[in-house]
Amino acid sequence: MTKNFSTYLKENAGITDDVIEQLSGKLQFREFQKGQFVLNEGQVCKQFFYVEKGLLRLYSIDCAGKEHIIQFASEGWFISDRSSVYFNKPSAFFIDAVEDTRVALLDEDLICFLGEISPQFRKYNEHLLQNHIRHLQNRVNLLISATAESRYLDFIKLYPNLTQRVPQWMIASYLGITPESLSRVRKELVKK
Amino acid sequence: MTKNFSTYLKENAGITDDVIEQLSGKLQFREFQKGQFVLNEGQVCKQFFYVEKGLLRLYSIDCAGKEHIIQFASEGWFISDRSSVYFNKPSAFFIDAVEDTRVALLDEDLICFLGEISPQFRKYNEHLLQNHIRHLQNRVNLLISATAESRYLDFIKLYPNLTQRVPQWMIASYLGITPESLSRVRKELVKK
DNA sequence: CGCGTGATTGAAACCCTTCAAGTTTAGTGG
DNA sequence: CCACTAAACTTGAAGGGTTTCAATCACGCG
Repeated sequence: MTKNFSTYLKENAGITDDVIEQLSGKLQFREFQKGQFVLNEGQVCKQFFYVEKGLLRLYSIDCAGKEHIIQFASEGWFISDRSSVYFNKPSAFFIDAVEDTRVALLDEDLICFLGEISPQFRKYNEHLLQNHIRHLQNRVNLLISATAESRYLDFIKLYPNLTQRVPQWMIASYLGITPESLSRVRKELVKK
Repeated sequence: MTKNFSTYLKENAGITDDVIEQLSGKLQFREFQKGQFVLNEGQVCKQFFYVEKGLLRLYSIDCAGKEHIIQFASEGWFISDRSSVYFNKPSAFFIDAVEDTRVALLDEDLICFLGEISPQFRKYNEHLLQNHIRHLQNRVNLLISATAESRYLDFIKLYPNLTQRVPQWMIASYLGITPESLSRVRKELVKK
């Protein structure tokens, strides 16, 4: 349930020990309690957050006051509002803690620095970007082509662990339906 | 209605003349007639396509045989299945020509080459990636939070020129609704 | 002119939402 | 350990928005 950032970089991005060494002094960590805000709408997002332990969510709130979840991030995942960071614009989204969470903070300076001293990191960063696009494009495709039921089946297949940890109404919010609808979708599924 | 690739690179990406010079020999062009396929499902996509003239679309076909449009690209836009290119995997999508179209072809070798000889190009490529993510994330947000009507209003605001050139049933497909529904949405809008 | 494609309209069916009520669950304090 | 409370989940009924299917209309092109 805990994934240390340094070992994550070693195992997944092939980052060498001497780079980890140089990183260790510059890396900052923070803890967020359940419900605490990590990013507020209107704020310019300055960092990426690597989740070592816990669970964060990125979401918007519409004019009727309803939340719509764009992304979850549990252990071993990054979360941020990329557009806000890259274009230095106020974010239209919120990030808060679904559980008590510990994150590693990565600001642009640090990412640039790592990119300069480590080609592996540069490559891995590119990999994360491409993966992000693949994921978003697939999600758009499902939202315009698939029923609520098949989107839900896709979700529990992709994120079996999240299905256990995230309250059902948040999954509904991620799928773009109401909690009541998801409850009925699930009821239909157990029938089969 | 025509945007030459070289002048585009100069004006938008700040690419210098000597880079354009080196590029000119390696650049390839192709023309597609209206309805002709640029990429077929199951095929590994090897290139990016810069549209100099005309209009392309990226779309999926579901199990019921219905098309769902992920992206349009008219003059001055790039289109491709990034995931297929980057991960070297068969594409789940189609690309075809909505109008007679002329494109510049960019394969990975060429992009690498340009990145090596031009920091401006590298920067611009990064810019395109980040923009792609911003756009997709915004689209996901609209699909899970907004009504068909407001998604349509967003579309005609973002792409006023496409609204004229693209048949209405394709806009419906992009919005994730049926042509009949879009017709009724538009009927309601003129009332107001 | 006749044909095919795209757009519109109507009626019925369907899915999803809304609102309201009731049930279950988890957490807290006595 | 039980009682209480709040939050989450379920269920029902009514309503709204979308889809489906079919028919009609409008337009451009051979």
